[in-house]
Amino acid sequence: MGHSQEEKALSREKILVAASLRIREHGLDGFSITDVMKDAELTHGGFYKHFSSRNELVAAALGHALHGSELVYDETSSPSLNAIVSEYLSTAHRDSPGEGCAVSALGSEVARADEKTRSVMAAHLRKYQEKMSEAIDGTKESQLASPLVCTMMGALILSRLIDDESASNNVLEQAKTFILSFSDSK
Amino acid sequence: MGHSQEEKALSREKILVAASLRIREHGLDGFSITDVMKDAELTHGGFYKHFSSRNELVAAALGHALHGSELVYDETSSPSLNAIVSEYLSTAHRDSPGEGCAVSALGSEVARADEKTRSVMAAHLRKYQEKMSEAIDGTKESQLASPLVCTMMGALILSRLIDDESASNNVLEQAKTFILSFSDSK
DNA sequence: ATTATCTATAGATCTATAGATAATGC
DNA sequence: ATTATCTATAGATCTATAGATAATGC
Repeated sequence: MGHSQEEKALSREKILVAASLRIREHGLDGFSITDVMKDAELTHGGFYKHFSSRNELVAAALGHALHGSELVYDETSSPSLNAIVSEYLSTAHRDSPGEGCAVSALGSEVARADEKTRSVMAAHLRKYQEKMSEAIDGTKESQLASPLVCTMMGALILSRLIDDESASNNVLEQAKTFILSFSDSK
Repeated sequence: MGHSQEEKALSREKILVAASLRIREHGLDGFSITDVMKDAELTHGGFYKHFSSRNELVAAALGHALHGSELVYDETSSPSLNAIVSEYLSTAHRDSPGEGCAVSALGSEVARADEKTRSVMAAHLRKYQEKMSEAIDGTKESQLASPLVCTMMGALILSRLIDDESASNNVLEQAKTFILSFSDSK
């Protein structure tokens, strides 16, 4: 039952990691505080020393998830479109929503979430759109970037809704080929 | 407290209409049986004479919602791509998820729903993909249909996540222009 | 006699709080 | 003295069931 400030920070991080995985796997409503605290190897009673409400955890966990899945693209200063799209539209990403893009895992339900959670998502999308514009045609005024980001996210979401595996793979493959056809013509 | 067979069928329909609206507005977990029954002007106790469980209602309500939003395109035998896309990517559709496309309203969470609910969605997508292939280039072997459907749904989902209205409008507009550029070149 | 709907409620679950415990940190 | 975590629980909510009521339909 120890508790230095350092340990507290570590506990908070463990709670966030657990929650960011759970929201992507089971949705914003798909877990209880007890679940998350168990994952973080704590008991539920201590939760409110870290977050003032369940909703605050959800907002923070969404931020954590979005930031985490961004790192992949942050490693190189200017990642190739091919690298971004191939990983995003891979079967591995489709089959592991818990560690993947939170926009596709939670998009439709964040639209109905509380103000704080929605604004975390909105801020992320502003940054992401800029990054994609650069990757697609090197300018921030692209008319292509926005529709192609939509294609990418839409394809991942649809691929997770199709029960026939080869049909699902086709959605990913065709979207990938389609998107990359725009980088060749540059 | 009347109850002919005819009245029962009408009650069931009212429950389905209420539930199909509620799931699109508030998500698969965003309502209680009491809520839906109140909307249908009934009391919660009678629910289980119509559905054997909450999950069965969710699956049936999703089917109802998907079928309902399909009707728009079924009226003419071969609707123009322009008509489909303009309505789908309208601000009116963005702002009324309760009466709109259930795929974009519920896409990310249906992927995590139970078997029955997922299969209702999967069956719908198979039919929809064929319809869009015809609308886009008159053949069912189009390589364009699938990516463009992804663009359309992705755009609507993203437009609902962006808090700045003009930025949200831009996502819809750019996606619309983008998609329609493929029908002109036919 | 059957049954569609009603009222009432059992049982489960979940958020948030209260109070105890044991370590930190001035 | 403060506080991070623990155990215990109050209060709210929600699914599903039980039993009463009043109409249908053989």
